[in-house]
Amino acid sequence: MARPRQPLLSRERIIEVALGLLDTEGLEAVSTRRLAAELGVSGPSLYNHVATKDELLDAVADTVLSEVDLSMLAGLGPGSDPGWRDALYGWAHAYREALAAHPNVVPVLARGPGRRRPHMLRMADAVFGGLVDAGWPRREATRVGALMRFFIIGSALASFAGGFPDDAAVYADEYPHLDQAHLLADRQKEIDESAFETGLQALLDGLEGRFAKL
Amino acid sequence: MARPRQPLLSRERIIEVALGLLDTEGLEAVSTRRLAAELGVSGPSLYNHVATKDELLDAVADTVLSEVDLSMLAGLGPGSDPGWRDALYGWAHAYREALAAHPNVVPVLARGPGRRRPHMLRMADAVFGGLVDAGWPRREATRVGALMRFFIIGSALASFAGGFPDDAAVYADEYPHLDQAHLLADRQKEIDESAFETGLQALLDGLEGRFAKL
DNA sequence: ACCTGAACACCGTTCAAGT
DNA sequence: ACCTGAACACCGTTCAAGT
Repeated sequence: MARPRQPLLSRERIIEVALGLLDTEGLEAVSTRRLAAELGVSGPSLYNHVATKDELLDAVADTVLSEVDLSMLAGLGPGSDPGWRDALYGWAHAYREALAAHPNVVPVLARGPGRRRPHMLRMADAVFGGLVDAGWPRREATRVGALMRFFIIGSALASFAGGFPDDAAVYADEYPHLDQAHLLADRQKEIDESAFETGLQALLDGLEGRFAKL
Repeated sequence: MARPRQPLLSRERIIEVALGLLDTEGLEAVSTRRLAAELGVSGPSLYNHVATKDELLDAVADTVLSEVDLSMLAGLGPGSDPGWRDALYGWAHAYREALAAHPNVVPVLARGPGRRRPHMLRMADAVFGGLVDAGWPRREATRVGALMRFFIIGSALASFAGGFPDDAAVYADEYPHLDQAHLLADRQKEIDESAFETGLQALLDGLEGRFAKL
């Protein structure tokens, strides 16, 4: 074949198909050769559009982050209603839902410091800016943004990776308090969601107390 | 060589050396062949002691979890002092410190549902049991254990993987609120720790409010 | 039972060659 | 500029062969 006059590939298409493959078959399936096959092209062709596989995975993760709605963080003011609490609440849910829609990106996020994730920065900027606009001191706003991220991505990760074995026998003798734990597998999703909601409210309650004392 | 009368390998020694290699050189360095070389043995030998590489990594992760002190969760009662708040606080710090001592296990934890992680279960059992002993309803205790895990492992993951690029130029125009962000790289550790502490206190404050209303 | 070397089916990536 | 096939240095894992 060699070079066609109309390029067969584009960075966007590679990222899009990689995300699809990641979603449907998991991280293991995303090899450069398999991805190339999916794109109807030979393996090394990808390297005309992407520097390394790691960079590609970062771009895929960043695409998912781009789906997170941040509009609720704009236009906050010292006494605005709804205020920062509602904005953080809405953002937390939007973020979690984006990750829930693409659970297999969570291990990608966990792989290491992303070299370039523009939408991650866009998000950090929006959260920090919103908190400062609402009256949080910069130093505190940095912390609050970080701790919210801890909770949100932790909930995505634990939901993805934190499953209990599905086998009742495992628990019988060894973990007396977990005698019902095999039932957890079924209820996992419900538990993850209610734990997320409960934790988020507790966190926001605690932050309101802290804000009141500033 | 073939089989020596004294086995060259044991499951324990493999896990121990794998953890050392993971700590010092990162997850990429932990290949079966590299690990075997480190153990003075040929690649396939490992398979006499370990089913697959994934199972080995799970065992390594579980070893780290075994270092988490859980003693503060025992002996709680309805009115005991210190109570569940202090116990959760102590456990959260112990858990976080174990992960901080072995940051490269975090991506392993994120890889997927661990097939067999006995110490993970031991920990879930201790937390759930402690909360129930202290007077939390079982249903709520499940949630609280989960949401605490979300926050703790999220903070370990975000600290490990959440670095900002170290280059001031990245932020200049594009992220107006992040004009100081290149300074964050230096202060990353300090920020992670204060965000963890602040978030943990907020979470526990919120949970105290919830407990009071039960 | 526990180790070995050889072998299989894969990887990510480089590179000269083609248009 | 953008694709190709061949090649390099790796993988995880299986397996027959050795003691």
